[in-house]
Amino acid sequence: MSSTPARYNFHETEARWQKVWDERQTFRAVMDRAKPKYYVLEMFPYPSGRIHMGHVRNYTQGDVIARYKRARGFNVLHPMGWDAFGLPAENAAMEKKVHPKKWTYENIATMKVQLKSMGLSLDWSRELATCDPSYYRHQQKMFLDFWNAGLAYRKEAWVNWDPVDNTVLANEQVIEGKGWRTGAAVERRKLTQWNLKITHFADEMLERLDTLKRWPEKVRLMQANWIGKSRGARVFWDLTDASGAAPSKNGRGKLEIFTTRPDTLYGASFMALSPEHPLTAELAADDPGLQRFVAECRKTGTAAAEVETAEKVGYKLPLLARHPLMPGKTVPVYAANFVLMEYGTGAIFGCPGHDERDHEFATKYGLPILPVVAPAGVDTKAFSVADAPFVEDGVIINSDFLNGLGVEDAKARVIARLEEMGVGKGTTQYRLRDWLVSRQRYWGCPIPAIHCEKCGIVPVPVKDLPVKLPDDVTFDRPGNPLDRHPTWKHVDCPKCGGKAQRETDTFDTFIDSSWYFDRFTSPGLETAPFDREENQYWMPVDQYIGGVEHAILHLLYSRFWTRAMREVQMTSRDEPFDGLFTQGMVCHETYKSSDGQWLLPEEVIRDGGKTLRVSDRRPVEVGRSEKMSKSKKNVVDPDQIIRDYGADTARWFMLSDSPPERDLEWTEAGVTGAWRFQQRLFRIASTALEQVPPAGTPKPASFSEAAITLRRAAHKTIAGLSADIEAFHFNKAVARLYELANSIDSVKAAGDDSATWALREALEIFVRLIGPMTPHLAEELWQALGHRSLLADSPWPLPEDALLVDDTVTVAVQLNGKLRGTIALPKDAPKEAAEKAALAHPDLVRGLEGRTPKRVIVVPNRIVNVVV
RNA sequence: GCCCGCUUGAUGGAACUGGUAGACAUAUCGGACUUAAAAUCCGAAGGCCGCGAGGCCGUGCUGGUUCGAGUCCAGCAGCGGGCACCA
Repeated sequence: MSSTPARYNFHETEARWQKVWDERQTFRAVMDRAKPKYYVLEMFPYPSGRIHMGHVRNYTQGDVIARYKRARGFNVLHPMGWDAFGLPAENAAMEKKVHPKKWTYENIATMKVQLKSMGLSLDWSRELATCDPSYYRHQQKMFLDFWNAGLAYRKEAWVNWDPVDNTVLANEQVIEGKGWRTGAAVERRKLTQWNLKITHFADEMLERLDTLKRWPEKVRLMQANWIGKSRGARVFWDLTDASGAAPSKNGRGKLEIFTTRPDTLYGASFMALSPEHPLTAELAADDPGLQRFVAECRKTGTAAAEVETAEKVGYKLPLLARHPLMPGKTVPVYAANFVLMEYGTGAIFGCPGHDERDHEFATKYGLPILPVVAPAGVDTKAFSVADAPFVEDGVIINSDFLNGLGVEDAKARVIARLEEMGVGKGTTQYRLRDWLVSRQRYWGCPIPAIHCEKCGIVPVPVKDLPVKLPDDVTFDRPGNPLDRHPTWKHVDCPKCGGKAQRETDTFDTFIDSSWYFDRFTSPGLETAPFDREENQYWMPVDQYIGGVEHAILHLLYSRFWTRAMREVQMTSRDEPFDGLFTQGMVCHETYKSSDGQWLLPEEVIRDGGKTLRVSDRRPVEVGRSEKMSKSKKNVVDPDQIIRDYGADTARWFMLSDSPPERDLEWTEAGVTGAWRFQQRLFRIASTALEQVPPAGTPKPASFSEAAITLRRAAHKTIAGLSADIEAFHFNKAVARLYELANSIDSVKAAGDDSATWALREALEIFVRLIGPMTPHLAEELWQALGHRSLLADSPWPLPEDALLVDDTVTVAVQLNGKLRGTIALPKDAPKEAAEKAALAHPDLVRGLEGRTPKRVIVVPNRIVNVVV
């Protein structure tokens, strides 16, 4: 009768094994000092509603590593949680009239079911949500500790303000100068806000980047640029008012500037203050023209396009600055729109000869342009910088004691002189700014502080933690519901007992994600964020995996938080993540109907060479492949894929073809290809199982040629695949498995006992090797092979060294570097033998046309190159 | 503007420290099975020339180093990413 093997029923199989792993708590992690630990972590998701393909890719990669390391004998920690605070929950509250808490927890429930359907080897007993008071109470406590240690402070600063939502926005929430949610032009506002002193660790965080050997070079570079270290000098200039009178009242006497080019001080022709500089503000008090100028500057957005096109404008102040190195010389002082208050001292000296911006400004206001650096070898008298500034290295001119020096030498000399004279000093300046963490938002962790009219700002006593978010809030109006809550913010001052008010701002949600990996080491612990011993055992994270979009924000903040914890003696660790891998995005073609509507992939059908809309059969415009996004509708739902093809297929496809750090193009053809392979594997295994000897059959004394060939293939695959997984070359690992499957499928073992034994061996190896990638199918076949233990609990196979090398090798024969043919030689054949065999190759002889070889190069086991 | 990365068949991509370019997969084409289709199995395939044996060309472009270059060096182009009035 029909011997057609049964089809692999992934629905039933996947559910069954997930249940077994769950019931046996296979992936539960327990501290065990006898075993080496391995902490695998993927960036935890924001519970937006449903998982997307980016999650599937991320968690599949992490799961391969986790399952592989487990099989290699490591005690693996692989936890999952929820980055549960954030704006979308409040938006949902406003739009759908659902409470943020309800919305968030419902999303978590949905997404947890989805993640479970992927068959991930997660320890769910450690699950956490950052919006849970049992989590954020520790965060509040740590904040108080940091505050005590001087790492948290309140500061008045210029911030981005969304006038419609009435909240501060982070820089990354300002797109093209507009609030990302409201589209309203962002204003600059001066507000007193909470900051964390990340700049305290700027230098250390920069230096330690070099030691993060298992981080992508790209990410380290981005962080280095973000921290932005520059060497330079601070220079103090005496100010006089226009009458030339002596330095005046109110600290107007001195102006401190920062420059990276102190070597060009002799080329100074003006000074420029930020419109937000305190001195500007002071002078504006009785100068309506200056007030108008400052207000005008504030209106200009910070978006790149605006900044580029914005003209440089200045407002001349009634001040002169005395050159610190040139007695008697004074230069005019301006307020100028291109000077940033946040960098350096908020004031600069202008050297139009050697700076693009200064040049533009000086040209506009008719200020002198004096060259002080000339290109080497140019006639200095004829050298001019009228049209464009000269910004490269050269020789110093017109600069007294600096003349003739190179730029770097001149910098050192002038700094030494400034320091001698007490009018300046060499300094290091960082681009990095302190982390502004206040948000005028409800769905976040409350900042544990109290404002008292008498005592000022007072920390919430530790015994009163956590400061819980109230549930009874309304979202009928924009703004922060905490601020207008009838009772929540009214409290007694913990110091004087008088009437006081709670801080109604909440923390930036990036704080929540700055230490969750530490919390995973001690879930549920009430008395502290984590148990020291457990934490010391499990941390640091050995392998962290996530999107490159967090290269700066989350990864920088986490490095800071770890150092802040070290500062308050909670740990002795410097770095949280030993290894980092940044995976690429999942992309899909985009589709647009003839009337300009974006279409979902399932609304589109291919018919011959044409792409048509399913509903009306009208042609569809196919756009380039982009990151899957709801707005362009080029999304595929993981649930649907898992339902139609199974989790193993989805996982397999995610790992195939594209290197994991690169973008992956999601295609229907790719998925069906992956699906067909699962079916084929099941068929190959089922057929092979009919002819293999039972488990435990003794190894034959000798092997046939076919058996040896198969054994070699299997054992080489073990070695190669292990290396591929360690190196995150999953696409290559997949290719190797295809090759082994082809070898198994094509072997003729019938009637050859050594070959059937080798077939069982190869099959066992194969099933063990696909375990990390397609765990359900692997577990199913493992049982079919007659095992009673779980594959998930079985060790990784070890290759037999003797089978990793061939005894004959194919050596290429070249004539003048061009391939003429190949010869088969015993491995490690002597050079003379190789040369002799090559020279006898008919194609080479014909190519020689009777010429005598000038030289013969023999690369053992690889190539013989004959040169004439 | 500054910094970084990438560029290999129709397509995704392989190629260890310079040593047989195109593994593996997808799509395509041909064949088998089938009444037919799907599924499956077998086979072909970088380009050009040739009936054929075979030859020539070929890893974005132009040069260089080398017995030998996808790989190293110099210059250029295209694509992508990060930062950006940071003094």
